[in-house]
Amino acid sequence: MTPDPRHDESDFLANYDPRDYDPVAVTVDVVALTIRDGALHVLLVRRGSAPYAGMWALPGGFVQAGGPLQGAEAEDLPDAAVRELAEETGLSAKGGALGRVHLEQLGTYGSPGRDPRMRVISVAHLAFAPELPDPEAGGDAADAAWVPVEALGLTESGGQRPGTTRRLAFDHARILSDGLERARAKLEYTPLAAAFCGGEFTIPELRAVYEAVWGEELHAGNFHRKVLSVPGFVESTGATSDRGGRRGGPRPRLYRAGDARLLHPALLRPSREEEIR
Amino acid sequence: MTPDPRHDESDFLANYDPRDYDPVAVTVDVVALTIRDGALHVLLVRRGSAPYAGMWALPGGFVQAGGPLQGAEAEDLPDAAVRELAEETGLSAKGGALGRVHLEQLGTYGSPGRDPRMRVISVAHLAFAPELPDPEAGGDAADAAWVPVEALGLTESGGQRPGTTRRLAFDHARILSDGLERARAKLEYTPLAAAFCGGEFTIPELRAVYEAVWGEELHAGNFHRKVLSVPGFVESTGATSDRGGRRGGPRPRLYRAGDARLLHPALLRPSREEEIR
DNA sequence: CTAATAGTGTCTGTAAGACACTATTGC
DNA sequence: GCAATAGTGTCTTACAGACACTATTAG
Repeated sequence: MTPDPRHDESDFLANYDPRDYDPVAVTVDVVALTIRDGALHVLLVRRGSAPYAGMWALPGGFVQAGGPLQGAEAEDLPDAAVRELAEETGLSAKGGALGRVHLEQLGTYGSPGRDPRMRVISVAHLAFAPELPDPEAGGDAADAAWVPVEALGLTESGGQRPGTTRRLAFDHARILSDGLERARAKLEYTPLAAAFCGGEFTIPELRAVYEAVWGEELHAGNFHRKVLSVPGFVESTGATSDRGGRRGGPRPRLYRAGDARLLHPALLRPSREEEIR
Repeated sequence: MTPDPRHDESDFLANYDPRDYDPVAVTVDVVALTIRDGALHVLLVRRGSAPYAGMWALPGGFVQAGGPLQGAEAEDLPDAAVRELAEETGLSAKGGALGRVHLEQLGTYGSPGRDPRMRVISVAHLAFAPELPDPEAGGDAADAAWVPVEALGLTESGGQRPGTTRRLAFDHARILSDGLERARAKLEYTPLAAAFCGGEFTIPELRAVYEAVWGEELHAGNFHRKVLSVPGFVESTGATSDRGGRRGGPRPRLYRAGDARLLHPALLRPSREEEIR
C-alpha cells in the first residue's frame, strides 16, 4: 500500500496539457426501434453535411465532455443518447414522448477509420419505443423518419445488399445489425416486448411485437398460454379491448407489464437451429 | 439525396482545431478471469501513481488515438485491451500465454467524475483465460496478481463490503461486478466455459469451471449427461486422463471444445428464482 | 352469413432434476 | 479396505409444440 511518489494528482493536473495528446472524439448513436403497421421500424436521420451528406444514419452526436472551452455541463452517456434523440427528431424528452422508451447500452465502436474526419469512438445505445409520432428533422439532420428495417437490405455480415436505396453512413449498418440481434435475443429472456406496446396491451398485440422483431409467425394459442404461464410477465387489468381482431374475433383482454425482470422459463425463438454453429 | 452545401469534408478538416473542444480521454480496462485452485480469480494491478495510488485496479490504459502528436499507430479497441494486458502483466500477447484467451467487449463506463483528473470514457472488456502464470508488474503498475474474486467482498450494487482489505479504484468494483454477471450468464448459453480450460479437458474439470463461476455445486451425473447431449459442446479425443479424481475414482475421458457457438438447449443455473423479480 | 380470431383443452416428445447403482481409482 | 469419483440407468415432473375445438367478432 505504498503509493509510488513519482506522481500525485495535483502533479498530473499541473503538467497535463490536452494539446500534448492526439484528440479523440466520443459520440453516442441510438438504434431506436418501434413497431408500425406490424413491421419493425428504426429511426433514421438523413445527413445534412459531410461526411456522408445525403445518406441515412442513426441519430447521434458528440457527448458534451464538460469543461471550460464549450461551457456545457458534462453529461452521462444515457443522457446524451436521450438528448440526441430529442434534438434530431423533435420528440420531447423526459415526460414527453421519449419518457416511456427503454434505453440500454448496445456496444462501443471505435475502429480507426470508421469516421474519415478523426478518431471517433461511438457508444451505441438501443431503444425500444411504443408507437411515436413522425419525427421532425432538427440539428444537423436534413430529414428524419421511421424506416422499415426490412427496406434497408441488411446482411448478416453487417452490410447492405446492393441496390438498396437508403444507404447507411459510417458503420451504422453494422451497429444496426448488432442492435437487431440484441433486440431479438432480449425478447427471449426479458419482458421488454411490452416496452414496444403502450401501458395497456392485449396478448395478440404482444404477439405481433414478437412476430415483427423475430420475423416469424408464432402459434397464437401456444403463445397466449405461454405468456400467461410465465410469472410476472403480464398482469391483467380486468378490462377488455373495445374491438376484436382486425378481421373479426372476440375482444381480447387487456394486460399491463408485470414485475418480472427476467422471463423464466424463457420464450425461445422457434428456428434457431441454424445459428447454433 | 441533395447534400447540404454548407459543409463538406475538407471544409470541416480545415476549420477543425482540437483546441476548440474540451478533451475526452478513452481508455480500455480488462476484466480477465481464470480458475485457480477451483476458485474464480481476476487479474488486478496495484496502482503506482495517483489517483488511487496503492489501490487495486483492473489492468487498462489509454487507447492510442493515432495522429501526429504521439506518433503511435491508431489501434482498435480489442488490440488496445490485449496490449494493456500484456504491458501490465508481463504476459506475452499473440502466440504466447495471451494467445488463447477469449476476449469480448463488456460495456462502456463514462459517468462524469469517474476519474478525478478529466473526462474519461472507459471501454471495458471481458477475458476468459485458462490457467496462466503469475503476472509481473509492468508499466504504471506497482504490483500485479491473480486475486480470488471472493476476497474482494463485492456487493450486488457494485460496491465492496466494508472491511475488505483490497479496495478497488475508480468504478472498477462496478465494472467487475458487471463482468462477473456477464460471465455467469455466458456460461449458460455459450460453450465459453471451455475457454477456461486448456486445449483438452475432462468433464469434471469443465464442471469445476461452472461451479467456480456460478458459486454453486452441480450434480455430477446430470451435468455429465447434459454436456454430452448438447450438440457441438465438446468432442471426444478418445484419450483418457492419466489420473483419477483428486481423492480417487476412475480416470475421466478427455474432450476438446466442439464447434457449437451457442448451447441448445442452454445449461441453466439451478437457482435463479431470486433474480427474476 | 362467413371468415377470422381469442382463448382453452389435450396429447406427445423432449429435457431437467432426483435418485440409484456400478466400476474404478487414490490414499 | 475405505471413501470418493466417473459414468450410466431410470423415474418423475415440467414444458414446448401440434392439433382440435368453442365462442365471439368484423365485414
